[in-house]
Amino acid sequence: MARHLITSAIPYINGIKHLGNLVGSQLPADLYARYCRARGHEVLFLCATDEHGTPAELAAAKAGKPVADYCAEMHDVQAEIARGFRLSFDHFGRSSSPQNHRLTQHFAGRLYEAGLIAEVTEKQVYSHADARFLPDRYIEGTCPNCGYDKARGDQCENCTKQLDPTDLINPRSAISGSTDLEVRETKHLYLRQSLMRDRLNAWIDSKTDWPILTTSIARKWLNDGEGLQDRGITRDLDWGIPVRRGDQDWPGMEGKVFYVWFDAPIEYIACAAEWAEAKGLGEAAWRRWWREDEGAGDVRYTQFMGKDNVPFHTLSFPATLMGSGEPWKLVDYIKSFNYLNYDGGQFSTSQGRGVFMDQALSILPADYWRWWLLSHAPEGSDSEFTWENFQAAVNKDLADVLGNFVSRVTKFCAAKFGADVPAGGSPGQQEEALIARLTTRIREYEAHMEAMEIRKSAAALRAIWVEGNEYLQEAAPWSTIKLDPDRAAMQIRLALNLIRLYAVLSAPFIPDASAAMLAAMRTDDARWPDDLPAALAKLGAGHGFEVPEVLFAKITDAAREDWQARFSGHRA
RNA sequence: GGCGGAGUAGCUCAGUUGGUUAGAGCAGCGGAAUCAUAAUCCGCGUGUCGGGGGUUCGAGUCCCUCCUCCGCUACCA
Repeated sequence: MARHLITSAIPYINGIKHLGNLVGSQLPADLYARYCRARGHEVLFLCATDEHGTPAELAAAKAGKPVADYCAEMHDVQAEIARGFRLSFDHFGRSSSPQNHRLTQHFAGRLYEAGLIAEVTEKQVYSHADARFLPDRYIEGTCPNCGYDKARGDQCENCTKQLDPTDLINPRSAISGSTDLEVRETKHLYLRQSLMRDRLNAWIDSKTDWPILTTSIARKWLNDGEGLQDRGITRDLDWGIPVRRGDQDWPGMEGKVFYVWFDAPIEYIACAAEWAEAKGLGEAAWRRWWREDEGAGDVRYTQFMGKDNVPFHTLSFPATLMGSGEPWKLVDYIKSFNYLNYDGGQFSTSQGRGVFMDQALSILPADYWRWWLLSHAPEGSDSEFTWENFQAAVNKDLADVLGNFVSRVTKFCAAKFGADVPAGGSPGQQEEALIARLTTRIREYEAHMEAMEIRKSAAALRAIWVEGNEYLQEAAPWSTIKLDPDRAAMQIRLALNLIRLYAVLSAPFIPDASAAMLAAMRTDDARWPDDLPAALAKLGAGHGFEVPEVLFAKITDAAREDWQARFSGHRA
């Protein structure tokens, strides 16, 4: 038994996430966490909402609510949707938690003592009308290069030229439209990542088993141009973690907060502390997951995220942990994902394009989405969601191959042998051959799951389902029963046991259907089939079972066309 | 512009360090079966592996070049 610390990139508080966000971190992380638990490992699976920053403040203002209230409400909304998708977080925390306040301030203090914090006075644009400093992106104006009148302060969307806010002609606030702007001096803290470049480089070099997608992005930042740049870790905002050095004030930094990308990854740690508190456990309970000197030496830490998150997880956050001079647990493996596209374009939160998590659950149960998204996870490259593909894959895999298997076995048995597992007969060559094939396939499935090869895992699982139908086809109990009822009883007894086996193996992908299958077999024995022959003998003669409701109703053409039309435009 | 990723059967995608007739699922065609959600099982694949050039006994796989799509580019988070 091993100990697995698993974190999913934490979704931003602002709004409900779409399916692309889901498949890029939370869902695969959940699959892996469920699998690790099923194999008997000790797992701590954490996720949280990332709550600070300008967008949260603006969204709260738009909703006419105090930002703390807005975040609390949105956190509850996201938590409810996560439950809907059966994301099995041990704790779903908040980056605004007291624990994260303390830890973020703690790390800042340690980094300061280690000489890794620089105080930099810089010029930033202040908007009188908005009463706030404006991030570059929130300043609009005319591009000096191409004349586009909605260029942003960081880049012109029209000609893609990199800009500085002061380059813009007739700059205005993107929030209020006000032109009453002023360049002010303000002091900020910078994390001196450049001093840690060699250490980070060596660390990345040691990660020879990481995907190229992950290491190439890290190396780009480490070595591009003048190498890794120092990074601002504070902002002039109200909503956030006040800048302090541990429990001391930070002279000159009054009224400022840490930048979200400094405090957000620290929430991975704080979330463990929140978990311990919620469970009524002490400090040691979470520190044994995070401190090498307090029991985390045998922890394997895996992070899941979209590719856009990689720089922060390979560089900034490790720099924070290493720079503290304390033995915090560093990530062992980063599983990163490309993007899922929607019907020929991108999913877009800002444009409301695609299917959002709440909408998805309103039209179909979680298992449908889980199965399709995981079996098409954008691992090697960006992948494509189309309604036709979704309908075809879900109908075929879930309804026809798996669901129908459960129906044909339970209905046949109920009709011919009654409501109990039938007695009689003993396994022969066909059954031995089936067990041999299944053993091979289950070992393949395990290997793919352990390697976090998600699509391959799904394909392997599907092949295991198909074995059941193949066996029934050749065993043909509907024919056997006429000549040799004992043999037919043995065949159908084995098939009923296959249903239980499938419930166990499939649980990480489709937990609800798995539970329904176990319930129909009237068992709660979900132990992993390390010994397959024994696992296929769990339900003995006389054990009661039920014919379950149809596990997966098929998606009709009419329904698909309706959804296709409904989600083709922009979300209101 | 720079960096990175991708371009393989109608569709969604696999193809480890270059090695025999390029694979899987779906769709399609043919057959078997009739227990089951008209659900299953078996058989059937010549596709310019984006274009062109090169290295090699041999390239989807390496090199060069061109085309197309996408992402990132450090103050969105």
